[in-house]
Amino acid sequence: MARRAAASKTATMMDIDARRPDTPGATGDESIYRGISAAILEHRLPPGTRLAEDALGEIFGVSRTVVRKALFRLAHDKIVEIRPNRGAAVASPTIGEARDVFDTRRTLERAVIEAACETADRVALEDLRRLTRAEEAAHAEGDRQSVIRHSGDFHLRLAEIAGNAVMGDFLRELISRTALIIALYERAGPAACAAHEHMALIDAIEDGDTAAAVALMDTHLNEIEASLNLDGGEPPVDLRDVFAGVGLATTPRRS
Amino acid sequence: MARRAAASKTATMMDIDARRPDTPGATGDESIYRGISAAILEHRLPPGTRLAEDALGEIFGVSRTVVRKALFRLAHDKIVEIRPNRGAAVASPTIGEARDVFDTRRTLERAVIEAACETADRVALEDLRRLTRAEEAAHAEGDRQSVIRHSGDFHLRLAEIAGNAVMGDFLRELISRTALIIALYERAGPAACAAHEHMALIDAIEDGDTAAAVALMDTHLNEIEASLNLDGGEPPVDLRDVFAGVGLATTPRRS
DNA sequence: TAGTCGAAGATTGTATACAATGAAATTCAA
DNA sequence: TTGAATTTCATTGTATACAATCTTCGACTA
Repeated sequence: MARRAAASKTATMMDIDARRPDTPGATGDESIYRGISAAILEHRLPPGTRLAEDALGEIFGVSRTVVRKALFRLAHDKIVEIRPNRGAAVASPTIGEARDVFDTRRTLERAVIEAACETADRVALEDLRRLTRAEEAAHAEGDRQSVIRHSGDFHLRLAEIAGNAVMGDFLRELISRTALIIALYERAGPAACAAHEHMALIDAIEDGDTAAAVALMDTHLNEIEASLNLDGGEPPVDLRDVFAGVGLATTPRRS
Repeated sequence: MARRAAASKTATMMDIDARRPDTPGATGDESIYRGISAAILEHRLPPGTRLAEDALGEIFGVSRTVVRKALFRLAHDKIVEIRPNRGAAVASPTIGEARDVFDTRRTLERAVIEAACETADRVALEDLRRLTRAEEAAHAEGDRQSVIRHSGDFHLRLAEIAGNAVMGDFLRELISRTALIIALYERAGPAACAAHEHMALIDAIEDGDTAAAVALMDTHLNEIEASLNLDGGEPPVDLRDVFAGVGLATTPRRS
């Protein structure tokens, strides 16, 4: 509840926090990649926000070379869109893309759950419960950013338990894209807390009830999708484009 | 049967054919990306082959900037491995990674087949048959590279028919990695022709027999995996590393 | 002779400079 | 005043130069 000062104002890249090195060991483009990624995933940078190379370089204290590298990585992750000669922007997934992402997530997460039911040991289950408790706590405190992060970590940890790194990588990408989709298509009302669904999932895994676990995961993802504004007409993306750069300084600061 | 002149000699990057622009409209790093990608997928560049930036730049007539961009894209596709400060090389997937790739392919292709059974129309089926006939022809001619390409196109077209672009993108990556895995773990004997399995698959889709189609796809992928050398001890990758740079000129040509 | 330390060479990582492209603003005409 | 064309500016794309790192070759020592 602290840092969102100007909610009605158009967001700029200044919402990226370059000074907090999310991962200390990171080198080269890694820190800027993570910085932008986190900013997008935690809804500090809304879809459509332009990401100018010079400005980012100044913020992160590196040259455009490194910025471009990070930007292209993000583009491959589909959370940044790069149009040749026209720069990068936070991606604005369409409704169709959103549906495809959820479909693919259901497909992969079903497989993950099935595997996890066989591979999960006591330590894994305890770790999942720890993550879910953290998610509950964040929800109770109204810390939306932490909720997003912990929820993603839960699903990622599940994939890790399942023991398939390829699925894990794909799922990481899908979870990122889901966060972006939620930012775009979230309904006005406050999102329901999904943590108790995670808890039920853990119980089913512990019981070795694969069918129940799969069903719970399906329901979980369906409810998330159903909570979004995916039926409606044109996507908000066009509106954003239309109103882009209204009260927005092109460069955040001119030294 | 024409171009493989020196089979026993260590492959170098000269096997990349830079002059044939696989896609004429390609611009910037796209052509070099496709060039290297095709060379790897068609087994002209075996796993472990070093990919020096300067040499590639000279071959393709661009600066290292563009080469690096292409290389990092390939690294994200997992068909090139980049170790910091130590350069890029054609990736050498481990046995475990190979298993994960096949598992994930089975998961995704099952979903693709299920969807395709509902969405495939007459045109789509005819297109699939055309691709499979081309695959058969290439197999008959002993053109392994075309077989690989056509087989991949078949699975990709299937994903396209299924209508989920996200799954399609993932599958494209998995198909690429599969080609690399086959290059590494292929048994000595000549691979069986998979084209007739593709034909059976098409028939099942046409009949609307989803269960049969899914089963056929499962069998198909299982047979490919079973035809590989995935049980054994240490992967050939280490051997390659050991013998790397034995009779191999560091730079292909020094003008 | 084998092993280790050190220096030279080669290769990658990053920054900067220039070229090309797209966006915006000003001018001119209707 | 509105519209279009041209000029101007900003931003991206590419090449090159320099710095950092790793590898390799050679000399020296035990």
